[in-house]
Amino acid sequence: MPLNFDYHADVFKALAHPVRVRIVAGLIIKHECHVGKMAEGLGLPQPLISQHLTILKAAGIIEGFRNGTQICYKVVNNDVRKIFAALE
Amino acid sequence: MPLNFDYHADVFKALAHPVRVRIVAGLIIKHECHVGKMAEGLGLPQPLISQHLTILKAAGIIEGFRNGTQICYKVVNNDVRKIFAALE
DNA sequence: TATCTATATTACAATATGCGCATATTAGAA
DNA sequence: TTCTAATATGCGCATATTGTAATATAGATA
Repeated sequence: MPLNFDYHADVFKALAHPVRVRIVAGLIIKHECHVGKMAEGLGLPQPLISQHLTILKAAGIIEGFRNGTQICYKVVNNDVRKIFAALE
Repeated sequence: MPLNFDYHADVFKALAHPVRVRIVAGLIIKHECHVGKMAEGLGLPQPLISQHLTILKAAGIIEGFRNGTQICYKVVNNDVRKIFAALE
């Protein structure tokens, strides 16, 4: 998996915010989580979480799956998994 | 080395640009490089390289050492080394 | 259908970023 | 000391990012 400068810069950019780092780290640990729980857990307003999730989703880092009334997000990007694994 | 959200977000932010990814990747491969050579190698104006180097230096990712008339930069951050190692 | 409930979207102001260009700084050479 | 090569800094402008508040949507449930 060679380094693709534009792609990896985009991945880094998507991770370049403390809230998004927290979201991704949480999703990796808990495997999945829905929006309301994240907003509650991080003590941040739901629309703000939704905006950060949109950024992560656009970068191909997470995906959301409806689960009844709520939407569950998971990390679907192996580069990001490797990055976080390398940092712990 | 536990995850520090603010610190790691700052590291990601410093890497969140294709030119900076190229600079860091190049420094890791070649161990060190001076500004003019980077500017030439990347085909970009020297002041622009300097600005990106300033950002990487401020994030604690690289350090510069004077070598006669030129300044040699090296990667001095192990987290960043781990990240790039994980991606290759 | 009507109505919740969870999530997404939009608009806006404030702040930050990126780049080109001109100029400043610095260390070494002459 | 003066000149020069290498690197750094400052400014202007366009664009991007962030958070808040208000609003919209989509699917579940009665």
